[in-house]
Amino acid sequence: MGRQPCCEKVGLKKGPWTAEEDKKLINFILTNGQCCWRAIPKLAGLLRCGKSCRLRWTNYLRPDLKRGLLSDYEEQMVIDLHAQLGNRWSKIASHLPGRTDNEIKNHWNTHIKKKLKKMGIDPLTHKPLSTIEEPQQQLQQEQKQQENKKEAAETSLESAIIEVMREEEKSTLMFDPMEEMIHSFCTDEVPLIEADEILIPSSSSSCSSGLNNNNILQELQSPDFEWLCGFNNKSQLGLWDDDFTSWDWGPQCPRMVLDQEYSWDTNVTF
DNA sequence: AAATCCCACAACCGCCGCCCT
DNA sequence: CAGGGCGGCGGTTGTGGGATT
Repeated sequence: MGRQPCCEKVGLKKGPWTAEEDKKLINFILTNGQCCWRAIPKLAGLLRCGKSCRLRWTNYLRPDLKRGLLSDYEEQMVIDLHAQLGNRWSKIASHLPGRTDNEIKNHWNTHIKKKLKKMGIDPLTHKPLSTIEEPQQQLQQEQKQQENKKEAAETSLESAIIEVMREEEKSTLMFDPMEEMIHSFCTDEVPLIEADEILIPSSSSSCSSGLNNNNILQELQSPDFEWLCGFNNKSQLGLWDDDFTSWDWGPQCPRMVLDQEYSWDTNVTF
């Protein structure tokens, strides 16, 4: 018997989320928490499948997300981690607070891959690309490597290899205090900061869509977002305390709402 | 100014592993 | 122990916007 689809596809909306849908989802999750993703769309009044809601939340609406391009430092982290972990994006993301696996995966495919190739490094193996090799030979070598990988994974040695990789990871990544600090927590363990410690950048140089946090403030002041007006009062945040004290209102969060409904004119900090 | 191309990234799909019954 | 449900993950696709012709 095959697995049932995650949701009834009939009548469900697909494609880009609207500001209205985002609001509904945020409001619901902030009020009720992330209970059961399957039930959330129904309870929140959304014509989406639970999976879609979860993705939207984790990749876009989650308050602790950093937005904007990866810094050079983060990029280097991604390269290092990828060399050790391969395409295990969620594992890589867990070392970069505020970044999602999807974001890192996209950044890898669109930026880092090209960058490495330009530098003469094979993004798959992280080894120098041979200029003498014919494309056909290269292909064969890649296939061989894939097979070797598969074989290795299928053996009982796999767990031992993973263990070694973890050890290597520890020894190679802790090369400077900043690295060590970042390495010491994952996205699930974003260090808590007080609301009044949150710094809002006054410009968004790394933000491709040219947004800043004023949108957020305006959003907060809209009736639908009353939940955030007591932002400095942790007691009002209830079960979300852990997340909201670490909110980093990055320049693009939540971008879709901002893109569609608001414009900026002044810089404001909390 | 319009058409086409290209790129970045949000979102979807299908599979997998874990957990519960 | 087996089967089903759910969340999570990684690969892939679709779309919107900017660049180029």
